[in-house]
Amino acid sequence: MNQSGYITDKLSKLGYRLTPQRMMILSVIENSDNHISAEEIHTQIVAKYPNVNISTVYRTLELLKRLSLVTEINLGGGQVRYHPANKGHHHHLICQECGTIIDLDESALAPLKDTLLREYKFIADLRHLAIFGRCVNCQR
Amino acid sequence: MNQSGYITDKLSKLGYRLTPQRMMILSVIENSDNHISAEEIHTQIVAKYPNVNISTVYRTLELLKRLSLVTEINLGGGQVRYHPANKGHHHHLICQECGTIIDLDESALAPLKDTLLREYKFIADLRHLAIFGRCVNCQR
DNA sequence: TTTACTGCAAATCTTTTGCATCAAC
DNA sequence: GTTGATGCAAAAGATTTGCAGTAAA
Repeated sequence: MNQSGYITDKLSKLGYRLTPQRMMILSVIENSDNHISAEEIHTQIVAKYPNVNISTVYRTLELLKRLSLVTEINLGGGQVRYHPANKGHHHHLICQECGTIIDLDESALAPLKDTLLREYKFIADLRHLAIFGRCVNCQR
Repeated sequence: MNQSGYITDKLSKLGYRLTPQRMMILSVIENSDNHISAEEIHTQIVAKYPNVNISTVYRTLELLKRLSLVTEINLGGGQVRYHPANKGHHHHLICQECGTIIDLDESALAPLKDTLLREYKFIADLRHLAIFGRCVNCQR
């Protein structure tokens, strides 16, 4: 879970090839604290290995997505972002005015989850909820 | 062309020009039941008036967005979608298994909204929330 | 008359794809 | 040796922008 372990193992066991490019991509994703975009992954890798192509990043992300090893989220801003599926839950408050992203504690959503289960018998998957609105600074 | 919509009035009062293109765009948006994309708006208009350009649609949508007259939502699929901000609130519980969409009463979200305001000073825009999960029938 | 708005074309930006080559297994 | 993975370049799809002409107020 810390190093390029979990996802790498999974890929290997499923018979996918462990190329250097893939391992670098996995390493960047797994060591990233926030959701990260394909471009950001690529930039980090290119700093050390300039000839890794961004299409390889996209292809690897698509593979990981298909295997449910990463989660995809759209936080606005024209880019899709990725996150290891086995890492902790991330909730975000996104300011529609200035783009600030505020991390939201999971406890804030617990009551909602309970309500949905109780009143709608619906098991909500609240792992990557993005709530849009307006932050303190952007309220006139 | 009939121009007695809420958004039209608002634009007019704010001093923006009511061009035929704008009115057609507004008409399509206001008469749409679902969230609609820029391309869909354009397609509908072009059927009658072939020389309306899609960049005009985008520019109008940006204006309406800036004035909080339409809400933007990303439902995946590479396109951003739009919806009149003053139309009824849309909350949905979407089952990831069978695709069932359950309408969610607004009251279920009120406590969350309060919490966000109180603890994060964040004014949440919960008009078009989509919560993914698993419905009654798909729980085993 | 004034200048905000439009159409057009070209530019951007993100993501995907075809294809020949290469390397993990 | 197979064949899946990569690099490259080009394509695709959505959205934005520069500019000159047009029309709403």
